[in-house]
Amino acid sequence: MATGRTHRPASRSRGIPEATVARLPLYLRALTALSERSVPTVSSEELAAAAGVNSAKLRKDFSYLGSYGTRGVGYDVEYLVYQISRELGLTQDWPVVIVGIGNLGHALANYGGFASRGFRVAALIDADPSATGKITAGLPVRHTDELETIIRENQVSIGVIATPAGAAQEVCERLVAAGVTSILNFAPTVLSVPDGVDVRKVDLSIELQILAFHEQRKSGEEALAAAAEAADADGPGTRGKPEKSQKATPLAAPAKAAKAAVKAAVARKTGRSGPDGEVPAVMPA
Amino acid sequence: MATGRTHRPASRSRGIPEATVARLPLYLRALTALSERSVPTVSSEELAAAAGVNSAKLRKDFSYLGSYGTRGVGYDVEYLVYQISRELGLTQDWPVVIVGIGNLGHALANYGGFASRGFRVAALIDADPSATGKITAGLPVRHTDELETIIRENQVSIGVIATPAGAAQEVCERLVAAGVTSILNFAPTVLSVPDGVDVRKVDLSIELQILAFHEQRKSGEEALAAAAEAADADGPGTRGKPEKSQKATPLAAPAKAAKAAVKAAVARKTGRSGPDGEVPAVMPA
DNA sequence: TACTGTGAATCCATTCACAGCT
DNA sequence: AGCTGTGAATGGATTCACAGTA
Repeated sequence: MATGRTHRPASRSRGIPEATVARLPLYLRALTALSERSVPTVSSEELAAAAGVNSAKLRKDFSYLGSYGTRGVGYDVEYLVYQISRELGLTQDWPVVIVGIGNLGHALANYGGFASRGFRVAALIDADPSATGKITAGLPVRHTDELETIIRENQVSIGVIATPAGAAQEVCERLVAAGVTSILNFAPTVLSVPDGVDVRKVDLSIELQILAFHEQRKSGEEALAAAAEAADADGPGTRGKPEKSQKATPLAAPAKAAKAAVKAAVARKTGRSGPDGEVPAVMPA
Repeated sequence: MATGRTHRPASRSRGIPEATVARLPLYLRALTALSERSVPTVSSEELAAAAGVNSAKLRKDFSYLGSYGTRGVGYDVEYLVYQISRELGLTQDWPVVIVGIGNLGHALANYGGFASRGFRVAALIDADPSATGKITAGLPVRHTDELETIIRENQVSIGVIATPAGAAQEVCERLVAAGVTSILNFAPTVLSVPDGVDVRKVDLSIELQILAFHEQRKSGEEALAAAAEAADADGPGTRGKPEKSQKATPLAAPAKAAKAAVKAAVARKTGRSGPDGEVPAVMPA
């Protein structure tokens, strides 16, 4: 029972580095666009620009797949599309199930980008009996009771979890028990899976938080910089509600006291600390 | 005009590595859960398990933030929640706009995980006049014409793009021109933004493709291994439609010929190559 | 001439292992 | 005794820069 890894540890499958694998879909997308415009060949420079990477990286990536280019010319678009598709396993069809047909599951069911890349939505599954039977994206929503049957009858090996966090682990276990070995998890939870099962996660709010981090220090150079620096090892008192404003003191007091002070301030406000709305959060001293 | 970077190059903002920043939201989520259960302290081991990472990594990550733990004891949960929130900039409110209220935009608008972490959806924007005015997630959908006004009036610095791929770049430019400096992009396109603007992307189908890659070589050991190996530098003829089946020949022919052969085969079938359904894809020889 | 393919150099991230503190 | 914090070691990923080739 490994605890929620994102993908297999580090074991570059058949010698292709994970970082490279993660970029192949990007190249594929750019190449498909070129293919539609009937562009016969591209240079590493052009393709890299279209995919949003630099050309050295792209060439190194491709070198792991083989020598698919022509020196002095570039890469044959159709040929590369085929090679990358094959490498990614997209020349075969992958039946997937989507579990949890709420807002997000609904959006996923209707997302065109799956079908066009070899992923076939075999079934939509939801636990709410009142939702079952409804036709969504051309498919009837089926009840969780049928999960195992559906997986087995359709030979599904990839499952998408779009349930609330609380249901995710159980759904995950049932999927795995029924034969699923790859899971795409949209629920904000860490999933535990046995070895041999791959989990990838997409957390919408995490991406925003990372942006907020960077955003903070763009506008932050103004009022925050001094405080942030002075606070280095303890924390800037209370920001946004500048109570004591002892920030100018260039860290002479022992960290211990500062830490305790901040802790107290935190305990006092305990503003937003709940993950999904209102929260008690009574801390025992 | 830098071409679509995912985040700022490598310039670890204020010394915190990007990889660490990307994990802070994970820790925060785990800590918030503990906080709700009124757990006062955690060890690095416990917290790491809850966040799905290993404890050495977690300790190293926290060491970039400062010395927030107590040796022999662990970390104070509330205190850490506060410190990480502050580091991520979540102690302030971030107004965001969502552009493109299709299936996905709708799901994003209703997603509870934003509001609970300091992100306030300031407005929903769509280009379709027939959609405007509709109340979605408690907000009226507004027309793209109002984009600039909305951004400025609400001091929005973070924008979420959930439009079709074709509209994304234009929307992006308008957002940036109006003052947005961080963009979360769900459209399957590379966005070009000026320096100083951060873009993060979420591509639902890319994650599935990465899973497919790994999935392929789980079941792949049976029929595919031989072909894949023999084909090493050229490609395995045509898989799934085994026309010539010359795979057993242990690569004696020059790669040139093999490459041409595969190219021809590809040209012949040109099965699925379109990105979003049907595709002409007429390739000039 | 114009490009790919790739060793070598560099940079970043992870892991190890233990000193240091409570 | 039990845990954090962190230098040092390792391993991956990116970039450089150029030899090789159509």
